[in-house]
Formats: sequence, C-alpha cells, structure tokens
Amino acid sequence: MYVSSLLEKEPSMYPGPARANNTLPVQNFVSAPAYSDYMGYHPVAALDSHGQPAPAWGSHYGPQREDWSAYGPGPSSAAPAAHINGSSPGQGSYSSADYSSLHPAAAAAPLPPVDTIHAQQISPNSQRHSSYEWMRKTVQTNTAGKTRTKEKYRVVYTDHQRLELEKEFHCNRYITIRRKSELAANLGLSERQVKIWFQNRRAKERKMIKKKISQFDGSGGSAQSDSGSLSPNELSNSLFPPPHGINGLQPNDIHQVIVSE
DNA sequence: TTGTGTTTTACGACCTCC
DNA sequence: GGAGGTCGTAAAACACAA
Repeated sequence: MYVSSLLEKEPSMYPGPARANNTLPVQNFVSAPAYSDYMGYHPVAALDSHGQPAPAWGSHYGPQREDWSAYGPGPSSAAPAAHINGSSPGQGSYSSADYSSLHPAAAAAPLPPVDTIHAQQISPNSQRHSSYEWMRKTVQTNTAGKTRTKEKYRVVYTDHQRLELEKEFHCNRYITIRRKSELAANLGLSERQVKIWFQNRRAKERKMIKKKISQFDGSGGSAQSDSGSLSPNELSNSLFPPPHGINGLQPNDIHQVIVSE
C-alpha cells in the first residue's frame, strides 16, 4: 500500500548498504524492536536473531500487507514495489476512523512493553562511526532540550525506528497523542522526535506530490487530471486532511473514539 | 578520494485552534 | 498560553559520479 508506493516514488528512500545496515547503536534507546507484532516482514524477521519466532503479521495492524515486503531484506530489494503506481488502494483514506476500522486492535492495544525489546537489530557491522558515546550523550542532552550540540547535530534513526514510524505514518498521517507516546516509548525516541518526524514526513509527502504534479504538468498538458486544478497543498490536504478536518475531531478525540470501540 | 547532489533530523518563526 | 500545524532552512549523513 502506501509505504511501498512511497518506495516506488522514492526508491532512494532507504537505499544502499549504508542505510540498510544503518542499524546504529542504541541511542538512549531501549534498543529497538519493540513491536514483536510487527515482525512479519522480512528485515525485522531477519533481525530477530534472538530466537523468537517471528510471528506472522500481528493483530495490531491486521493482515500482513504485501507491500511491507518492499522493505525487503536489504537495500536493493527495497525499490521494486512497482505495483502501486502512486494510486495505492486506500490512499487518501488514512483517517483514524479507517485505521481503526481496519485495525481496531491497533489503536486500542498498547504496544508491547519496552522490556520485551532486544537489541538484536544492532549488528556489529552497522556501526559506521564510533559514535556510541556521543550519541548517548546527544540524546541525553536531547532530553534536556538541546540537540544541536557542537559534537552532534542530528542522530540517524535506525531502520527499525524509521520502519515503525513509516508504518504509523502509513496508517495515519497525523499521529494521536497517545500513539505518539506509545511509539516514542517503544522506539526509544522522545515524543518531540516522533512529532517532528511526522512533520518532516508530511513535508516530504507534500514535496513529492508537488514534484509529481510539476512533472505531470511538464509532460504534456493533456495528461492533466483532477489534481490539475489544485495546488500541491490543496491536493495534499484534500487527500490527507489535517486532524482538525476529521469530523471536527481533535486527534485525541479520534483516539478516544478508536479506543472506545 | 573527492566533489556534489539528495535525504534526513532538528529547529525557529509564524499561524490556528482550544 | 500551550500544543501542534506548515514553511523554510541548517547541517549531518549518505549516494554516486568523476
């Protein structure tokens, strides 16, 4: 579905060995793989070297989506998800309501506790830079509110962190407060980081839409579709309206509705 | 190896909503 | 006023051609 469409749109999303292996050391980070329920897809299953059988696609997210395989084992396999063609089914219907109807347990059930987490995703080879200490330091300072230290400008999220964030984004473009907390706790990120990641991710999306539209416009005017009369932002908003537009509900409200179901 | 272009985190400014 | 949104941007991380 959407993630693979993203990958199609953006084959360079997680390209190359460096990124694929970039399972950087735990930052402050309770070591990654929180969601054992997610382990149905390849890379994490492969990472799940601690002997736990990787369960099939977990109940949290309903049946396993074939397109998650776009995250496939390693760099080169990430690209091929060619079946989407930008018109993935369900795209544009990422409201929380849809999400909850599809995956009621996802919103209702809290993510697995952090103490189930193992650090197996961190491979010894993955450490490109000997940055363990300063990374920890950075994240600690992060909690203190300062990230742009002289030593460290930004951290690089692990594949697992990005994957989980992408999954969440795939289900909901606007994360609820509660999901944000859960995600942050389970990924070892701060809520602020999760929030900013979503902001950046939406910005990226808009950018891609804009790019698509401009390509579209540039490649022959006759190909203009319904979106032709819309600005990128308008198109983006019509496809993925911000939370305020969802039946007048705030994210919190949405989540409460989900949970109460 | 290096130069260059792209992507990814992170922030500040500003806006809207409650 | 606080929280979270977009937009623009800085700079690290990364990919890749020369």
